[in-house]
Amino acid sequence: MILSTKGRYGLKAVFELSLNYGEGPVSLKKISEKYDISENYLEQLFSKLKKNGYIETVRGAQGGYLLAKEPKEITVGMILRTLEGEITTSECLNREVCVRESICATRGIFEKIENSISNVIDNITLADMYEEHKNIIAEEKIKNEQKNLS
Amino acid sequence: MILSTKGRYGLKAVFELSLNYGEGPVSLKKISEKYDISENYLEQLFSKLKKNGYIETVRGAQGGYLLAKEPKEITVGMILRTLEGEITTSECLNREVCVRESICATRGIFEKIENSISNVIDNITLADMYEEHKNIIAEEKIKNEQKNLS
DNA sequence: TTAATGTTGACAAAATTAGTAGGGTATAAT
DNA sequence: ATTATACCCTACTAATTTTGTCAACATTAA
Ligand code: FES
Ligand code: FES
Repeated sequence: MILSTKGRYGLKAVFELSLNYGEGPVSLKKISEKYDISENYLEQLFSKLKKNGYIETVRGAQGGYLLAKEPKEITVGMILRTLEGEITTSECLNREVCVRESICATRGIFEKIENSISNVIDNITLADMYEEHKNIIAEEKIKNEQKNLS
Repeated sequence: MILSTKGRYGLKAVFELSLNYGEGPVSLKKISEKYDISENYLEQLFSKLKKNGYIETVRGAQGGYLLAKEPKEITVGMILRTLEGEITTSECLNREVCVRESICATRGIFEKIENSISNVIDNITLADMYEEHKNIIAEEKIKNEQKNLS
C-alpha cells in the first residue's frame, strides 16, 4: 500500500504555493522543474484543487497558481482527499452498512485505521508544514556549519 | 486510497481461523463460502501467510488451515504486511533517504501517517478482535430481544 | 504582436489488482 | 485399493487504476 503520486506530488506542489503565499502566482513550469514532476500531470491535479476552491489561477504571461486561502486554513487532509478521493481502508465503511457486519470482525479494525489517519491529516495545515520545514532547514544549516569548522 | 482485497479478505479469513483456534483445521471451502470469496484467490493469500509462519496446514480429507500461533500472538499488522507488502505512504520513506529531502516538506507528514497506522495495526491482535467481536454479537442479541418484547 | 501561461478533453502505456484455470500431491474415509 | 476431500503450485488473464502524454485553444503581460 502506498499513497499514489496524485497525493504525493499534489501535496508537494501545494506546499510550494504556500511558500510563495502573498507573493503572486507561481507557474506550473517552475514547480514541475523544481520537483521534477510532469507539467501536464500536475495540471490535472491543480485543476481538481481549483474546482474544490483551494487554489486560484491567473492566466496569461506571468500568471500561475496561488492559494485561495491562508496556509493555516488549508489542511493536508483537504488536499489529499481532493486528489486521492475518500481516504478509506474498506469498501464497507463509506457505503451503506455492510450486510455481513454481524459475521465480520474486521470492520472495527479498518474504522480505527481510518480514524487515526484522519486524525493526522486533518490536523496538519500548510502553515504547520511551513513551520516544520523551517526547523529542518535551520537544523541542516547548523550541521553544515559544524562540518565546516572541523 | 483503499486497502486492497488481499488485506481485507485475508484478515477476515485469518480471523475465521482464530474463531476455530484449538478445534482443528478449517477448510478453504468453508471460509470462501461464508464470506463469498474466491477459493483459489484465498489460496494464494494463505500460501503467503504459511510461508511467513502464521498459519499451518493439514493436507488431505478433513484437512485445512489453522493458526500456527495463539491468536494473542498474531497482530493485524503481521497479516496486513504479509499480504499487502510494506504499509507505507511514500516511496521516500522505505528506501534510501530521499535526495530531495531538504527541499521537500512532505516527508514529515507521510512519516506521521505511517506511524499512526502502525500504531493501530501492530497493537491489535486476533485475540483482541475476538473480544471486540464477542461484544458486538452480545449487543446485537440484546437489541433483538428488545425488539421481540415490543 | 508575441510569448508565456492556464484550460480542456482525449488518448494511451504501464502497472497493479483481482481473480481463473488446471494439474499435482497428500490423506482420511470407505 | 479406491475415492473424495483438500491443500499445493504455476501460469494466465480480464479489468481497473495509475501515470502520464498530446494537441488545440483561451487569456494576458510585455
Ligand atoms: S464485510 Fe463489510 S464490514 Fe466486514
Ligand atoms: S521527495 Fe522524498 S521526501 Fe519528499
